[in-house]
Amino acid sequence: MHGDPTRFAERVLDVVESIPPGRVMAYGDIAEFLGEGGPRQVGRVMALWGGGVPWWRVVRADGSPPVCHERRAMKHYQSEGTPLRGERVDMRLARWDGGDRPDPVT
DNA sequence: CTCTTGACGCCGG
DNA sequence: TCCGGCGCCAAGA
Repeated sequence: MHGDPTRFAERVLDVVESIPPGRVMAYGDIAEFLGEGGPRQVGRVMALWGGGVPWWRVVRADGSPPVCHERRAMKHYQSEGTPLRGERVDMRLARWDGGDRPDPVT
């Protein structure tokens, strides 16, 4: 398939798997959390190897799901109870910081 | 080596 | 809120 995941890709996929159900992270959030790469690089990793992880929990900064996968993503959101605002995720409530806390609410 | 592309992000208008 | 433009950075042609 597309070659093997690089070390950076492995980290990205690992973070995605750590996102709890009902929560999401933006592409840029993941890059910032890892301290390397950028949103485009995270996007490329998801495009190539995102099929093996909860890819629907990775959205754009404005909460819109991955292009061309909106329908499938919405189904998961409804199933997980992810806070929605119309056709996108309500980042104010669903944004995950990447930590292990069950609830980042202060 | 240069040019284009992309599961992005931010800033105006 | 929607839309267009520009910046960013790695990979492929």
